[in-house]
Amino acid sequence: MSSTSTAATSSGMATGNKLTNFPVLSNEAGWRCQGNLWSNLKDICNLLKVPSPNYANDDEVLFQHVRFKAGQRVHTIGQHFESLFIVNSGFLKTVLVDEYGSEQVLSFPMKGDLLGIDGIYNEHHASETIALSDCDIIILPYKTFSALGRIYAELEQAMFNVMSRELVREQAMIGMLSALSAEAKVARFLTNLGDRYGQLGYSGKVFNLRMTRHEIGSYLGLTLETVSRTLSAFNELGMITVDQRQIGIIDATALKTLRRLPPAKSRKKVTEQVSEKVSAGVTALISKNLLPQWNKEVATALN
Amino acid sequence: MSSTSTAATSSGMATGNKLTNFPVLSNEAGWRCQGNLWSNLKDICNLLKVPSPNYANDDEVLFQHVRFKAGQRVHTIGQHFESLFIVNSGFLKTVLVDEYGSEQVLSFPMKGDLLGIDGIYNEHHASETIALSDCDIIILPYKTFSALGRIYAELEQAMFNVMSRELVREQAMIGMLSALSAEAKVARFLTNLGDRYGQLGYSGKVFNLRMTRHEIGSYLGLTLETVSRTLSAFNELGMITVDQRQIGIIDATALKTLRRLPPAKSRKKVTEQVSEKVSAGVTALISKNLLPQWNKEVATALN
DNA sequence: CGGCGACTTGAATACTATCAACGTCGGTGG
DNA sequence: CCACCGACGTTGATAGTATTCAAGTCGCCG
Repeated sequence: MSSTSTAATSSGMATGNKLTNFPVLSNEAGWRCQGNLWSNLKDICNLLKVPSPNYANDDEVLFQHVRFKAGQRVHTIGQHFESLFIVNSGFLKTVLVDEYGSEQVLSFPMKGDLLGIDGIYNEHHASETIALSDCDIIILPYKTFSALGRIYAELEQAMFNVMSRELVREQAMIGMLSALSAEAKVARFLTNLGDRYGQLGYSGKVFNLRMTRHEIGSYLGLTLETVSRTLSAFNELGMITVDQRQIGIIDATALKTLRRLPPAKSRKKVTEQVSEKVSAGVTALISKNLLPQWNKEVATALN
Repeated sequence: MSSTSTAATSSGMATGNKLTNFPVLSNEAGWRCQGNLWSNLKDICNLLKVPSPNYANDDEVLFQHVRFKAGQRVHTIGQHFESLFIVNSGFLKTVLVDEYGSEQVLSFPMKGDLLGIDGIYNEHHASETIALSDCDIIILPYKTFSALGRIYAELEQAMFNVMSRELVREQAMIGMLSALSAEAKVARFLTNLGDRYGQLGYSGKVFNLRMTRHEIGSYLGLTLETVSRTLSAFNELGMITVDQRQIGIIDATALKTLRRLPPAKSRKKVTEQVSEKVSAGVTALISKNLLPQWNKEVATALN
């Protein structure tokens, strides 16, 4: 392939990238092309976790990488849609901005996630994506990509699959937002994040949050104080450890089973304490009044 | 069945389709084919509001209609994915069902909406769609449809557009769920519904809710009581009229501008009443303590 | 060191859910 | 025909949860 140098460019990046002769791109989001890597179709398929047919090894078609520094925008709201993006490394957030400038976080993309789908409809991006850390992003010019789709049926099918997957993910998000309590939201957020880190080969038990409490709160429909309090509570209860943005998952099952009250009708005061032997974490939650009374029954059932 | 007779095909289309003998369909959702209408590609494109190229008039490829009675399921959760669906007439709801059987409403599809996209990924439906009224649904067998897409590039592009549009819609939903107050949610729900009715040629000012308060609440992440109370309040304030499920929009702009508190810091008691001349509706809301104090400033600004 | 942004924690408030009682409408069967 | 019933809807009182406001801490960077 034609990707010339490629230099060192470890995670440190930006050391000596004056490697000149690339076409210098720039766009409304204000980024410039400093990329020096290229990926073929097979790489793309691997990243998206879709089967990569043989032909995909074809190095005739290459897609350029671009590096973003933390805080930079990959695309902005209203920007004309030209490309999809795949995250090769790094962490980002996609946000909606309402009429008064406040951000609504929609997702926290990381390696393997596809960005920019919302721009296909009506040719303009509906959201914006911002790097939370230094990132390596692969640019998929939409015209090129959809032309390829017409050649390789499997690729096209893969695109439909990815879009459908994204839709299902958002549906689950809607369900969670409107049906779960604050504690349950935070608990699920942590387990989901752990799972995703796990799938990427990192530890799913100990990891760093790449986002602020404020961003988590925006994502979950909570205030940053509520997020902070909930993390503190989980910590005191021994379900997790919290050290700044370093999270350690201790009682994963307790986190996963934390829920909101089903339309149950059992509801007494939390005065009379629990004496039965129940899962330590849940018991503690009850004693701290963090869970409504009905959960006591769930806890006992879990024994 | 061999529905032969196509009888009165009302809204045009499918007059001269050589309908031979159809296979009698039936599936996990329990519906049977009672359809006796067929649509061609052009009809489909019109319904989806995407440009319909000339070739689409081709009556070689026809898609069957199926009728559902209120309460019937078009597809269920977990059902094997085989077809997409387009609503030709009628009203429905799509729901998620959590581990404990409670429903989470995701959308209220009506004419022109595409159903079943969530099934593409992993071959199984993630949600279920239930008819709220008698419906006429067009079946798009996915294999057939995607094969057509490979022939007609525009059709394929249209599919991407529709899926992207759906994604954007869900993103907006997420933003609304996590950032708006109960009143604002209900207000937006009404205006959105009005807009959709308007686009279909009905009145956007006076219309019938096809769903229960409970379903609205589920959709908006509220209880049915809150929905009821909010409608009553809007009614008393002269912003809408409410007669059972008949809604009349009176002050559309007031509904559209109703919001949740931006991180403003002005927050006094609602004791000292407003004397300035402000929009009647908003003033009334303030006096009824339905809006927090900061909105008073918004109201005055609107003068 | 000062300052700023991120985070934590507490106290008071506001919002929405919950529980409960009642009203309405439409169907069904005595 | 009317009484009854069930599903839906309204309204009030109360309780619980999350937000808001307000300090104050911690870590980082110029």
